Amino acid sequence: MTAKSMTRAAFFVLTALADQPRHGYGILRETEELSGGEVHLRVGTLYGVLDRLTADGLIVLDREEVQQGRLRRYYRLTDDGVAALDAEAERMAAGAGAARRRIAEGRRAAARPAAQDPAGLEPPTAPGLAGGFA
Amino acid sequence: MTAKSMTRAAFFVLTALADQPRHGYGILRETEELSGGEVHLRVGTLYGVLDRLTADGLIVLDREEVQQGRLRRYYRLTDDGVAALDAEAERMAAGAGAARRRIAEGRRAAARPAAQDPAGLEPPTAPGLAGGFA
DNA sequence: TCGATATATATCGGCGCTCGATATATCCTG
DNA sequence: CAGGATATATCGAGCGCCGATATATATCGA
Repeated sequence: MTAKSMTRAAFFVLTALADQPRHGYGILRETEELSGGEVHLRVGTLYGVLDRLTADGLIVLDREEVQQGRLRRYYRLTDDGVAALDAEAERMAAGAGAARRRIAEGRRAAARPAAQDPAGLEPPTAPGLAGGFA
Repeated sequence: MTAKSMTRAAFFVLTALADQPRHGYGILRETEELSGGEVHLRVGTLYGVLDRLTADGLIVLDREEVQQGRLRRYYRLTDDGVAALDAEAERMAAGAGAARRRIAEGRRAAARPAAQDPAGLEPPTAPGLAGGFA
């Protein structure tokens, strides 16, 4: 829809991998912790995402370790992955900004109908000016 | 996944309606224009989203007009819709910020001369500082 | 005047993605 | 020794988005 924007799950996985390589289960925990429990990636979602991101060249298998009898498969971002995540972050920030500006616009419009706004209730909140989503 | 976050299409529709009531086709054009052509909501997506948002109480039918023989069905945000959009904007801004901070962290780590710290499993967990996604 | 394009609504099948359940295996704690 | 955390992986169900399709009017250029 947005030309080429990733799914939310993919975004969270890339974000979890942005600072250092991690293995699947580690991505799950990191995402949860990082978001204060807000975001909870499901196991059933993770591995499909990992495969897709690998196929798309946004992540690569970094190494495999065996810790205490358990296999750990570490992934890391590729340069394309970093670029994709960065681009997505920009789209999100732009979208959030656009939404907020328009909400403020709507509030101003709703306050307008009556004569003049009684000072003190709704601060002008500054003009939206430029910038759509992008 | 994120407790309760809306789909992208829903977000764009709510954003298009945030400043004033619009009709379906108007939402399509507004979204496209507002984003500089980046976002292109599809007709096949729109009406389903409109129905879902109405069912969820985030938008309501504002009025119906007949302009030059063509029916126009205008929708507007409810208070819940404004709140939901605002909350989503905050999640997006927070997510974008988190992603960017982590990318910067990864760059710093990569630039650091390999002092190699095999350490083991739990990376210092370090500062993290403020803010995850929320 | 005819065809293409824009406006404006709506539906439907296909498909991709997420979820929940399920499976397997090891280690730690009570 | 049972239960939970760690760690991987798969699969069916269901939902949401896309593209195609349908219907109807107005406008503009050939």
